[in-house]
Amino acid sequence: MKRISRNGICFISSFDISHSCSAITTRAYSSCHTNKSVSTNGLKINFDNVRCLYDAVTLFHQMIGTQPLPSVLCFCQLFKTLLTMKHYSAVVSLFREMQKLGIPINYFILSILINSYCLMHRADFGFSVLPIYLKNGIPFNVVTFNTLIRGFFAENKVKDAVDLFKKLVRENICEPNEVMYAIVMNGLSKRGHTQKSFSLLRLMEQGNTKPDIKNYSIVIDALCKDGNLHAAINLLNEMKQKSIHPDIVTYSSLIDGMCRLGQWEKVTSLFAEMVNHNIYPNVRTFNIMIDGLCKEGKVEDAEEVMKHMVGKSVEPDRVTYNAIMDGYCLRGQLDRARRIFDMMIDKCIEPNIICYNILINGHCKKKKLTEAMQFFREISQKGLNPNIVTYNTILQGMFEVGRIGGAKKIYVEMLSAGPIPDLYTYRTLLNGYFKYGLVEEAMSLFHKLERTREDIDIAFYNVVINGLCKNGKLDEAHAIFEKLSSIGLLPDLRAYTVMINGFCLEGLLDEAKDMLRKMEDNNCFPNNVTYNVIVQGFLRCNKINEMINFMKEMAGRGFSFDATTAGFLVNVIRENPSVLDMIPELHLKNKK
DNA sequence: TTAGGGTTAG
Repeated sequence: MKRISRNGICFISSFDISHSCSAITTRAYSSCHTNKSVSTNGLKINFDNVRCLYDAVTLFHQMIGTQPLPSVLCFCQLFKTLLTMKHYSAVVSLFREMQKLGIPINYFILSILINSYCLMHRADFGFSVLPIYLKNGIPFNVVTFNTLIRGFFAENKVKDAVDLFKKLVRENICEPNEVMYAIVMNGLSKRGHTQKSFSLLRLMEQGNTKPDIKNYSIVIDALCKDGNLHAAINLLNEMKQKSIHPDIVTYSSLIDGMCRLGQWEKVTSLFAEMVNHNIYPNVRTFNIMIDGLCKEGKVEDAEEVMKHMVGKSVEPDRVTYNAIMDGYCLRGQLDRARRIFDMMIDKCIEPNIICYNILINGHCKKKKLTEAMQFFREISQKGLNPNIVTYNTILQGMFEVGRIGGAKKIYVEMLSAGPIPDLYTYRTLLNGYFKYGLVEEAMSLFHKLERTREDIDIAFYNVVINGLCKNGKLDEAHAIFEKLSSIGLLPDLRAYTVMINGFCLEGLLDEAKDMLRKMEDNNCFPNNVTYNVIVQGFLRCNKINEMINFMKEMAGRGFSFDATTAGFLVNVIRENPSVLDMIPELHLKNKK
């Protein structure tokens, strides 16, 4: 959070952006824009011929060498071309050259400059473009701020994004349009703040800028992702009443929500409704269904859907094949997955990094590290780069089979040449170190990260607390647990469960029970895992009566023993068969 | 001309 403040908020508050935003008047465009080609002072420019960075830079130099200079619109077209080609740093350097030479610029070029910085994940640099507007007397445009807000979200600087939005509204710097609302709502929704996004929609309904189909669809999608299908359908009906008709995207979000809940009948009826309104599913709609089926293990059904879409002249794409491959991997059918892989290549669809990650993960889960590593090496041979997910998957796989040395080697390789480690990486490393008793290594990494990273979340601390508990360092674990609230993190269900398990492992059952009550007092309610952890604690200490009492409490809350607890119970019964008589329900089952 | 919604991997 500290870093966010440095780059964003302080900057926002220290810089006066009250230079108000004005509407851009439409003007006649020169041939430079409309035909993508222009002839100026003997220099014939055709932007369609600009195919690579070299072409663009060469053209730029030709342009600045022409007297008089080509119009600013030609420079706009060139910058747009660079942006489309994703040459963001080139946009920055050519802009600097223009500034040095005193070539006139306009709002469009500045927008592209800001967007380039944002797409390079440097929204702070994008922000520092604002004074250039002032210096050149160019009024701010709503697009300027929309781009910046989106940039902050892209870097997960939610507070900066929202603060900027609020400042614009509060100080009347810029009247937010539907797009601005959509950017803020989407940014919030994608980061778990569905309710805030929903509130903004309600705010729009009461204000001047009425929500459009995109604003509604964003909230509907967020509700569906949260599993709140009921609220999503209510909102769908609301928008229909306002004559805002759902489109393919709205329907696809709803279908996704239904698939996630396994409500296949509803999927079928919504599908029919869509087609009834002459809205036909596209490849993304089919992919959503295919993915939903695969995640439920219904890969054969997914393949049927794929055949169906082909019959409807909708061609499966890379996402389709990847989803089906993952479906087979999840079921451990690696051969099938590799078939699908070959089929994809036969169809001239080049595998991407996600495809390799799916295969690597599938093989790692089956402990087939040799094959996983073959795919890993194939990535670079295919001219692709392993990403953070690739490395994390391999790391996890290495630790899973106990190849600590291999895991460390991969980590070093990643640090020297690969992507920047994320919290997943560190969680995997710490889990691995703790699993193999390398407590000192784990703690030294933990302390280093605590000092250097500002994005450490509760899940990260849970790994450390769990690791310490499992390695007999209950006091250290408990100290960290107690420290959580002082660093602004609330213990979640997992944190409590991990701590309860720590107490149980040491036979401190009273402390475990106290913690259980404490979590409920804090409105964090135990789940099946929490109860099973406690029952295992009782069984470990042969506290059968207490275990039976707890069992009743569990049953009352609709929870039951998991496989691990059942295993424990069988062992206890083996050693002391009389226990069986104390558990009538179980006795009946075991009579078989 | 620049900014907004739905699909695949840890």
